[in-house]
Amino acid sequence: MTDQIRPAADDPPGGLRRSLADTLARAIADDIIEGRLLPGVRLDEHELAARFDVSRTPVREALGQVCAMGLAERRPNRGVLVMVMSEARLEEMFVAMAELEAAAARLAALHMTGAERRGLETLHLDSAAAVRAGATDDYAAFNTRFHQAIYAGAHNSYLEELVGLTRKRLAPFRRAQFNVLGRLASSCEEHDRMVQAILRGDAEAAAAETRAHVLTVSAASVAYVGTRARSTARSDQPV
Amino acid sequence: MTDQIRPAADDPPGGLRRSLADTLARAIADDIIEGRLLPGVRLDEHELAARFDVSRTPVREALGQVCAMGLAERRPNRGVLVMVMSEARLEEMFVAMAELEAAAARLAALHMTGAERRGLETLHLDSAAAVRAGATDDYAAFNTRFHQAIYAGAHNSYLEELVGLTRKRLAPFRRAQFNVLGRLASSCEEHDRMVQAILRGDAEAAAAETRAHVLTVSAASVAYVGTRARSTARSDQPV
DNA sequence: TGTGCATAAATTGCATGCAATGATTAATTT
DNA sequence: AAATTAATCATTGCATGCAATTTATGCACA
Repeated sequence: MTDQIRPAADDPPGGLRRSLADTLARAIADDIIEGRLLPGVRLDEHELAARFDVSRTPVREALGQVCAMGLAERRPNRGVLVMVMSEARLEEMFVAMAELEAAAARLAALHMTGAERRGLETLHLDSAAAVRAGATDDYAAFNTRFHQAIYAGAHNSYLEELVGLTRKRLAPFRRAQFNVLGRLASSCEEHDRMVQAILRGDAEAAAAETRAHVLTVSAASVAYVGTRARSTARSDQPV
Repeated sequence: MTDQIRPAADDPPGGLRRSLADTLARAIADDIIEGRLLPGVRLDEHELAARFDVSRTPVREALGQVCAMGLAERRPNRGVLVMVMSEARLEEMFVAMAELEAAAARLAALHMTGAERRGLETLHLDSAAAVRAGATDDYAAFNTRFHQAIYAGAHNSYLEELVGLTRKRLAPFRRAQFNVLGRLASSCEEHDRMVQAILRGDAEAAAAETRAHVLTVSAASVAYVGTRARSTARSDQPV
């Protein structure tokens, strides 16, 4: 079972040669983010090396990168495990996430260009229309674009990186945000208040509305993880 | 010139065996943070391996960690260079830093315990007394403890990590903050307004005062770097 | 039957070596 | 003389192998 990982086919076009270790790191990170590797699972060097048909050296380097991303951790002599987080830690990260997004909204309210403001407004209006039309499947994509528009409007790539990093780290624990019926409409209303505040340049209101919105979304995710934590707890035992 | 790096002497007591690569990473990171390795300098694998009398493998791993910390970067086939940042990038990071510290102050105003509030107050009073007494040398330490007290009061270790990470990344570019005469007294007054806001539980005021304070400090640092950038600019040329 | 020790198996971490890619320099041609 | 090409050199990246620490298992003894 050797998953083709060698970037020989699709490598030349990009111009930048992706290191084998980098490719591995991305693959493993995606597996964790997408939920194919559950928290607590051991990432065995030999197994991964055999699975991708490479030596242990690039695998080690890739695991180092994944750990640096905060998606896994090296236990002294127990190998590297997909990051397991306590409920308290999750709570902290969600609060920090809310503060980061609030800061982005604050800066966006202050620094967005006219074009960016118009873009954000139309994007929000479109998503609201989609919600009213019942196109719930599209809302996840709209939601992502909405928040990214705010990051871009903040004109602060470093803050954007911090938010992105935190989102990645939280991704394994935030599936099924919009499953709860009614959350979708509420989310749209919260977006509306955010947009209004940003458009009128009210930085503090934008921050407050955004913080409240993200914390609300987070609350649902934490509860969801709480119910699932027990079922995946077994993964720690045998693996 | 082989700097003793092998953690044989001071390793056993801690109980946790520090990996050779980890030790190297810390040493290199400290050299960058403390300014012994200037931005733009190349970190040669062979040279470091010879310097610390180890093979290239742990050096590579250490360099990977340093890059993951954002203190250096791997250029495709030009090796790893100590991070060089544009003035625009620095500006962004300082703004983000101000937002992070403001968020910490916000949370501190909301969640600090009585003991923590008293501790912050006495710490600030002591530093103010030191300033009035002319003990300017002690102020840097007081300043560090002051900000750390706020981080602790926020009760959010993840946010604290983000702030710490950002501080480390900015460290190579923020020497000599208190050289400007008069900044010391101003800083103390700004701290005073922060403390007052936190103590009375005014989250928004605490955030605003902290943001203003950090931005003021940052402005001085950016200006300083601006003057120094030209002298080190030569390192960018041959790259 | 339970505990303690010893041995064996496995896993991690470091060293060495080789191959391939990119950069630099020199040489040749126009 | 300048530009282009070729060749050498340096550096990175991956593979293999070994040593050391750790953990698990089995056996002996109390």
